[in-house]
Formats: sequence, structure tokens, C-alpha cells
Amino acid sequence: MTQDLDQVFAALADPTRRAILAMLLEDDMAVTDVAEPFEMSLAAISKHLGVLTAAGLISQEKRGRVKWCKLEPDALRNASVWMQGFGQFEPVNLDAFERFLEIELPETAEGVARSGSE
Amino acid sequence: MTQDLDQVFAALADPTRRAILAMLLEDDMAVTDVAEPFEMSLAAISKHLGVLTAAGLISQEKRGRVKWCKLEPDALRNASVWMQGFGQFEPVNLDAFERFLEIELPETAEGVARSGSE
DNA sequence: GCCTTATTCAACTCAATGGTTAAGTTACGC
DNA sequence: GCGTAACTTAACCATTGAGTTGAATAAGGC
Repeated sequence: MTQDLDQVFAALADPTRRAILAMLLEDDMAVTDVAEPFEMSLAAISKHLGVLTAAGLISQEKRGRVKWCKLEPDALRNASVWMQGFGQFEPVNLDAFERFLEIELPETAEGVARSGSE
Repeated sequence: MTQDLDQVFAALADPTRRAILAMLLEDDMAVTDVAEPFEMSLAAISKHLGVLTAAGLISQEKRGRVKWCKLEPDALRNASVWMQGFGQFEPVNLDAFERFLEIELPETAEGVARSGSE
């Protein structure tokens, strides 16, 4: 159980993985498509998807030869509850969230992949 | 900015550090007192406090020869907003949070330190 | 059946983490 | 001002993590 939190938080601690989650928010995607905007090997993305899956943040279903990735936002529930215990953060400020997406979405995935952050 | 999230999530990914945060929820504490319930060296705890400070999750103020640690829950705001973007997790279920505390508070810090999780 | 596409696996490198012990530093207390 | 309490720093070690390349596997398409 605390291990769940370990895995979820560790998974979220990587900007590439957060960017992937944000992408999947829009729609389910095949591994190759997830990898496309990033400046790193497919194998690397495959690994990232592995840790996201292990953390329960996404699920992967193989249909034919393509493996579809699907967001599983419920995995965030425990982590969210844990965090909320430290204070009341005003219920979803969508504007703030959009700002994050602007920074972390595929448009700039290149930047994420190259420099990590600034 | 995305680096902030990196640091916050990475800091939260360790059970010892989460336990420390939970302890500080009750009251400000000196480094030695923070370390007391754990089965690891003071130096190790000092490092953990360093990463929590770097992430902005706590602040440390030296008064005399003791350094007081204080929770800074605001640092969780951005992370919380980010997570909330993935779904509406019902506003603070205090019971659920208490369950986490039971597992991660100092009473069982020994267990946390020894086995990490089960 | 064969080429190709989609994805993973294996082996490796390099850097970062989490821990250790031992040696500093700084501030009380007497 | 000396001894000690409260921390931090340094040097080290073992493990993990993020990335690479290259080979393996699996499923289509024709």
C-alpha cells in the first residue's frame, strides 16, 4: 500500500512520463504514436510505459500487433487523498492545469526530451 | 516549473520522507527528534530533510544550535492541481488519509525503515 | 512464405539515490 | 574555555534509473 504510493509518485517524478499521461488524457494511443513526439528511442518510451503500467497509471492492451495505452486515472486517487491530507487545495483550477499542459504536452515534448526543464 | 514537479514528486516517492511529512503535520520538530523513530543514521535523515527542503515541502530554520523543521504544504499545490487535472477525486476523505497515517506515522516508522513496505 | 511494422528484450553505460561511517562545525551549559 | 549536543559534510558503496544500440518476437499484408 505504501509501495503503491512509492510507485505512483516515482512514476510522476519524470517529465517524459507526465507528458505521456497528458497525451493519453486526450485519447488512447499505440506505443509508436506515444513515442513519436519524443526525441528518444522507442525502447526508452517502452520502458516508460512499463513503469506507468506498473504504477497502475495506464493499462496496455494488445490488439493485433499494436498495443494500446489507456489512461487509468483512478490510480491517482490514493495519492491525491494522501496529498489532500496536507491541505485544502482549491478544487481543480482548470486554468492552472492548462498551463501545465502547455508546458508538458507533445508540442513541446521535444523540449522536454532535450533539456528536461528550465 | 516542470522541474518543481519533478522534485516534489520525487521527494514524495520515498516512504521515509512521507513519514517525516506526516510527523511534521502534527508539529514543528528538531532534526534529532525527526530522526528518533527511524532506524537509520542521523546523517541519512539529514539528507532526507535536505531533499524535502529542496522540493520546498518543508523549511528549516536554525535557532541556536537546533534546526527546526516546518511543513510547507503550499508546495503541494502545483502537484495537486496537476493531478486534479486527471479527474475529480472526491474532496478530502479524512478517513482514507487517517489510514495512510496509521501506516506511515512514527509508531511504525521502524517498520517503514526496516522493510520499506509489504 | 516473406518483408515489414510494432514492440520488447538484453546488454551495456552513466548518473543519481539511499544508505553507511567518520570527521567537521557551531552553539550551549556550566 | 571545555566537553558535549545538534547537525552537516565528505568519502565511500550498492542499487536503481534513464538512456543507448542491436537483436528477437509477433502479427499483418500481399
